[in-house]
Amino acid sequence: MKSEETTFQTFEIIAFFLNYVLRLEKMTNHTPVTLKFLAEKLKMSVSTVSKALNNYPTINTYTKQRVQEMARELRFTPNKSAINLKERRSCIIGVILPNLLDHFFTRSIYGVEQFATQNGYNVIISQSHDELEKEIQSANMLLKSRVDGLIVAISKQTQDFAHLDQFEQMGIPVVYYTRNPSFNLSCHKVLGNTFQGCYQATQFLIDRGHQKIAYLGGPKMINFTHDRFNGYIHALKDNQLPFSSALVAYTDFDQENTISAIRKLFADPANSPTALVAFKEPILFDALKYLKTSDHPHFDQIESIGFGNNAFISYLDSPPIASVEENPESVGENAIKLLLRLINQEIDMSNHQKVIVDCKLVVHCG
Amino acid sequence: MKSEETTFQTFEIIAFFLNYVLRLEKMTNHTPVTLKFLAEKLKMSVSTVSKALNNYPTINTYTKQRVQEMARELRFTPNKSAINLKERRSCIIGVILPNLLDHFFTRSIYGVEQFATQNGYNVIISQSHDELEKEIQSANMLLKSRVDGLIVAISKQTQDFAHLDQFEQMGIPVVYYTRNPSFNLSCHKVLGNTFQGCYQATQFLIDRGHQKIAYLGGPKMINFTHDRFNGYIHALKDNQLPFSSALVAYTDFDQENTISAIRKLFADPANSPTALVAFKEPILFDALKYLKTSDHPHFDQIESIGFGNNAFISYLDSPPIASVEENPESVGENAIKLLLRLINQEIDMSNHQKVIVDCKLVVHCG
DNA sequence: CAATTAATTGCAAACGGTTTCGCTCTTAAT
DNA sequence: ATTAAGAGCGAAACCGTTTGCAATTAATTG
Repeated sequence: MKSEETTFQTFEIIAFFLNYVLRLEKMTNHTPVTLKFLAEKLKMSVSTVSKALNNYPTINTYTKQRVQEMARELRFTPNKSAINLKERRSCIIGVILPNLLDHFFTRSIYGVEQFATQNGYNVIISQSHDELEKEIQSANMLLKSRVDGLIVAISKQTQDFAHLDQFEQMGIPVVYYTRNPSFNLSCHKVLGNTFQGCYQATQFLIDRGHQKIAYLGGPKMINFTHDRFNGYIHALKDNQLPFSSALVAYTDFDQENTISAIRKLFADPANSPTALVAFKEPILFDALKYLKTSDHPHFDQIESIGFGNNAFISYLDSPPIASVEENPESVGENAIKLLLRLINQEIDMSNHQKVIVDCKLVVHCG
Repeated sequence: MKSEETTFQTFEIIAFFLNYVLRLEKMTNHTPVTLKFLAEKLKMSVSTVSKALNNYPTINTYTKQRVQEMARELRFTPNKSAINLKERRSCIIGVILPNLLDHFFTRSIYGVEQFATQNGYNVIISQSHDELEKEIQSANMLLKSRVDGLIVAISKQTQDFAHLDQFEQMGIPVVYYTRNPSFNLSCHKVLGNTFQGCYQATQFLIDRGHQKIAYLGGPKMINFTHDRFNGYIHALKDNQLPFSSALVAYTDFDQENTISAIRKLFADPANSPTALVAFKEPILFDALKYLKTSDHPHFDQIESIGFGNNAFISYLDSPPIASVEENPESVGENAIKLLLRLINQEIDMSNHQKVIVDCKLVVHCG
């Protein structure tokens, strides 16, 4: 009886000290917890420990238990760099986009992030601020980081693609989204159906009785500026409405340029538009603000629609009558899904894909 | 004479073929360009190639030239995983924040990104969407990626910090910014001077003759809600204005709650506030919108100030009279700078630092 | 009891770099 | 002529993990 007790006590004391040592080792974390470290503790080989943690069938169940317990105890975390080196990949997806202050891109990131992390990838976002120089820097940085794939919305300055072509030359798939190389330069792309969005917006205004609908376009460098214009044109045509170049003007994201575009559109008081379709909501807001202050005679009768469906609209006193919702989350989601299939070689890189995401008209007024 | 020409031609032909072979090798990129590959091409040892590329003084200038030229030719890019493994680091900074749709955080990223990339670090951003569960997931993901440092703005649900303490236990420095563990829980932090910001806002309204100034606070879970309240209180006190609990209400980011908070503040028509200081602009916008639709008798005389200085303010018809600019870029910049110093062991991790970034009152009305 | 088979475990190479150390070969100094 | 110094290069270890194969032991079979 007594000896049993003693044995038990001894056991407890040993357990206590073992725990103590373990805790000390946790605290003085100068020796990182590696497989080798675990192996020495357990008096096993590194390979056994590795296999036990990865649940190899050839490893004894009891051994697995011991190893896994110790790993948990010492908070073992496998070194990603080592695994990446071995597996010849980085588990990183690079994203280059113009600006996170633009809610379209911020929302698109949501879709990207979700599916990336679900599949064990990390996402590095890099903003070009619509400058080619920064875009090149970002691209080079991501190339050095050896991303497994790239998702990119090009800057409005980008015309040469050498910095992005590098990736494909190294076998790294690239998916362009939203903003992409114009014309028929072949690449993988995911686009909003900006034609359909603009067509619907114009149709909506026509249905409300408008005859003179102006189109305020964005930077001509951005490819889909023209698609939107085409949507506008086709809607007019399908409704037998005349097209007038006086009703079309272009601007960029600069307020000054928007104002002069609006001045042009409303230059002829006898023939001024009663409705407006705008490339992007911030531009539309600048336009409406200017129109209001410039005391346009029928300002309150002008109905407008922009792309974006910004949450801020509900705070405006004279809000656009509707918005074109571009479903950025869905665009991002489609981009990452396509990229993952390219990475996994489910699709050949040279077999260029094109995915179109429809827009939806959201009506604001009651 | 003739022999010289022949030699020259021969040389050209060789050069041409060499180029051809090199291009072929570039195209069929099945063998990745590694140091070993370069070494074999150049008939040198791997170590010489490595040293030549890293400009070691012990390597002959001519050798360096040859190596660097070949490296450029074959587009050699050192494998980051291999370097990271050797250097025992990842060159990745993790950032956990509630939401990129909040311009404060988006702008703060700008400061972080800039200094991180300048110092050779990549940034992985992870959104918690103000949910503890997601924050824990993000933290674990970043821990697995073995980030070299962490910058975090906690979710409004976070009260337990085990998932973040892990990092420091593994020797990875953590800097809390903006939102941080309340009370005197010791950690590295970079904060906006939210007390001063709120004090100035209140003082500004007092200077404009307001006597009954309401304070619309944010979620009580967010630590600096109280700092702002104190700024408000102190401004009142310093101007010998009475404090009334009827003039204080709290909400979160939910519109419904904001409306009921506003109802409470303006419940007594005889004693309703003439000015309003709000925790954050989106909340203020909700409040103003409700006040306007609820036909408050002196709506147009109510002057208000919120935190944020949102760019959209210029589009509002009845904008706040001023904004508290929180300088998010500067907050982000200070956070990454502190983190880098911790990573470089210029500051001991146990020597907890606190950095305060002042706010600035921006007046909107003419 | 020897021989075969099955169950575990360990060895060692590989991933792609960096870096220490030592070796060879000049060249200058003694 | 001998030695010392120094320039230039290469061998090898190392970072942490995975994995094919060999080695060991135990169990089963003829």
